[in-house]
Amino acid sequence: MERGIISVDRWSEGSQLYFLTHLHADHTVGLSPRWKKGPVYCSHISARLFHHKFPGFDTSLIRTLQIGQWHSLSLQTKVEVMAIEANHCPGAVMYLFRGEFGVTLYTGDFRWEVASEITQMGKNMIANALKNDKVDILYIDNTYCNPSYSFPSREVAAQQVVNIINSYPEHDIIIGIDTLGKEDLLLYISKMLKIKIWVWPERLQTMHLLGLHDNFTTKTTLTRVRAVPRYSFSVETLEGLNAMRPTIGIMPSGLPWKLKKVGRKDNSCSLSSLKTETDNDLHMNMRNRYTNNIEKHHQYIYTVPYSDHSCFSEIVEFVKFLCPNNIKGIVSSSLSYVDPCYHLHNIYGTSSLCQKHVIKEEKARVEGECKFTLVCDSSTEVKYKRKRIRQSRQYGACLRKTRVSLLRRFNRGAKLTTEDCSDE
DNA sequence: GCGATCAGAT
DNA sequence: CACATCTGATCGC
Repeated sequence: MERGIISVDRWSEGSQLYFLTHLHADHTVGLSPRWKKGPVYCSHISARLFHHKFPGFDTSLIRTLQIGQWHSLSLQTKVEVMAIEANHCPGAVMYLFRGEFGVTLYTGDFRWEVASEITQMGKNMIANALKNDKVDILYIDNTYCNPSYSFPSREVAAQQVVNIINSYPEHDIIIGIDTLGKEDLLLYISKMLKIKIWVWPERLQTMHLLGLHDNFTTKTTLTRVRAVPRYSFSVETLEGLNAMRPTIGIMPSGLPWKLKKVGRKDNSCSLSSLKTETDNDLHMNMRNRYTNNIEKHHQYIYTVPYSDHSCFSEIVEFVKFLCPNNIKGIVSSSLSYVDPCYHLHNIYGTSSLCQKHVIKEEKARVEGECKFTLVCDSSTEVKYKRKRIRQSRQYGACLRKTRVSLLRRFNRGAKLTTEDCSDE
């Protein structure tokens, strides 16, 4: 009854089959080179990148899925799965499951750019796959499921980046990226400016695995544009670089890039004003940000709303398209988390679905922990998490941070169980 | 000493 | 606000 059958982006507990949406680190916590709990399903591209991320991984456990095709899974009960392009990062897919339990769609992280060809293809695939069926449970990437998040297509944002670079013809440029993703942005820059982009050696290997051989280099002398790990992208970095050469930093992200207080004695720039902003100020910044699209946060730093997650209006479009019976968010990491349906009530009007979720949301606010039940059904883990939360509560001001990091780790991913399938 | 897990940072 | 990632501390073996 409680036994896990299918896990998506969830690796810590027992299951019969495991599915990976994409290879970003927060979706692979618990996966390791010595993995042997069971077969791992993923896209061809993820499979190609697998050994780079997990050297020595037992290849016989990897099962690749053709995108847009139903695959039968060998389980006691008949279950089929289809992978659909998620338009998030290379190899990222959504999973559509069909079985006795009905139809479940797990988006993983996804971008639903309505005008893009990939999205249109995905839409057709889903429509053809569903025929007259309806999605019973939609697990959705609700990272930006709030009306205040609105950004342009990545094509538009990429042009904004190029414009910034062109406006600094004599400057070096650094762009913050992750270990995977934003390749299209870099390619666009490379083609428009007819220059190579510097990346760090590991990242060049990834580029090669993705079949990108001509636009990237690890030789600094060849280019003034460098893509650097996002975590190394900071005010200090930029100030340090500017001590040597004029350099501009560009952060492509759906999130406003926020300055952190500098833990040193110098307060030469107005960092503190941003640090102490209230919620109202924050919303003001958000409005400004999205009317102007580009924001200069600092003497040397721009953020451009180039996002690999769907913005609110795209989430709305997606939900309207599917009209699922039930929606669950896969990201429940912040204190401001609300069930996706809370902001989607206009689609459903006063339907019972909406009511149910508003109640859930209310309960969540009261109990503080209701959201665990969205994706977690292992009672031991719930207890464990509650214990941790209780401990962290005692630290008052530390609570926010502690909860955020704890919740982040636990609340990505889902497990389908017979229990999950039969009720709700 | 090693891997897994966690806290805290960017 | 919370993206994805890394470093360093701690725990169990």
